[in-house]
Amino acid sequence: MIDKLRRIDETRLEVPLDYKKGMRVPGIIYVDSLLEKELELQAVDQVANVATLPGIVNCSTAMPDIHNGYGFPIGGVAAFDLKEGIISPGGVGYDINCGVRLLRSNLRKDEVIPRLKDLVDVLYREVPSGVGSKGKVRLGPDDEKRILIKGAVWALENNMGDPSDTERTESGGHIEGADPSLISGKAYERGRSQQGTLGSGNHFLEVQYVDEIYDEQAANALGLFTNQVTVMIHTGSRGFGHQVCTDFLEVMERAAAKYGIELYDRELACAPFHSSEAQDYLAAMRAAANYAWANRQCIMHWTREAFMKVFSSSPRALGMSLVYDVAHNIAKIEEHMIKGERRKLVVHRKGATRAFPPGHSELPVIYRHLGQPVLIPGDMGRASFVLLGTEKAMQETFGSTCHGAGRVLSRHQAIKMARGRKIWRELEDRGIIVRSAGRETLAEEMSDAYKDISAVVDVVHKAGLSKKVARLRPMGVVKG
DNA sequence: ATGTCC
Repeated sequence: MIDKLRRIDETRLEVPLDYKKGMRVPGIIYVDSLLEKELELQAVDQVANVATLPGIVNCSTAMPDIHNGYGFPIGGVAAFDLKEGIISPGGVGYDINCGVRLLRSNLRKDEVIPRLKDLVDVLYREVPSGVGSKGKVRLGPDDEKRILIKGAVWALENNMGDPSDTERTESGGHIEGADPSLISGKAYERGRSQQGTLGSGNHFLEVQYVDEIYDEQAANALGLFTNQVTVMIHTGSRGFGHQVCTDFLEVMERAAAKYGIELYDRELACAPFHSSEAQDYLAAMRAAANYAWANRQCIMHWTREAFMKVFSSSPRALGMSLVYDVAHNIAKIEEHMIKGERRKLVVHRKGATRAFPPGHSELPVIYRHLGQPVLIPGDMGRASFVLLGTEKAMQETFGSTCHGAGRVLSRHQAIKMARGRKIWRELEDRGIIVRSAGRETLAEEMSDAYKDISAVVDVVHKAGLSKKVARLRPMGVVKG
């Protein structure tokens, strides 16, 4: 029960070893007393369940945007030893490499407001969205395989961006070790028509403006200034990644039994890191991650084209360069210091953002002195945030921080609460123009359905897991 | 999140 939790300090709650039988390490949930009230019992239970898995290192961690997920909580971070540990699709999630990218511009808010409706219309037309939406990219079988290996670099080779984009993308926009031969026919089929599509649910493309800066020097280094217009793109690997996850959950359920791993919840299906099943999943997951990076790159390209049309100017003159692109649903092999010893671990981040500190060799040279840019999308009515990674995150959370607001209402509850309201109208009254493909998406995604993003970000800032740089406010939203 | 049940 929740009263078995122990408060460590203002921002941390411990799930003690005796919370549940079988826990190998404790759990740590980053919440203050306010967000603690919104903790779901089931999500806390999931933190404890993850702590029972073989080879887990330090503790089972969750961020302040924690909520129920498949097996592992969303907002969870779990790192496993490569010898004794496991790898689990539930620790990554169905939307492999769901992530966020942020584009800057030279435009000011007051220059865009008179053209905002037009801009949102053009963006809605240029970027396919909605459940099962089909892209305008026509792929042959070989193209799709190239995407799985090259990720965003494939898009550059097809004249949709330049090397400064992939330089500013986590993992350079393509992760090594993807194996297209491990992808099912079903996944290929679903992926063929969906490259370059936004999807639905909480995925979005948003025109925003910078309304508050917390760290002038850092904002300047990232190319951000007050009242500047930015664009945030939040999407993932669409039906392709979903199918990869589905395919491998089946493989992993059999593998867990085969290798004698006791599962406290069958949704924790996993396999020992060095098993062929785990290695195959990793190679397939990487292919899906690359699919997602290509997806965000295509969408960003069309975003630049849309701005070019509406403002009759070149993207270069508009200053539309990529600030950064983060993955928040992925497993990566990384080196971390554990009790004074440098160790290679497989870090699962499921609804958690990497937040590497200044000086880390995996950061692009232009940002190495700053720390990794962290992009946190909020709901469509409130705000989004830019932060930077820290040394404290490296020490406490395997270089990780939160990923978003986190739901407080289920989709069903949200639809019920929105009955009789016009969500688009409520947003328009607040100066936010919204266009959506799905009939019920706006209800599911209204502000009331989410935790307060500012409260979530304040916890990770106060805990030192990342530091606030800027707050972005929505102006125009394209929803799936 | 997801051709929201083959």
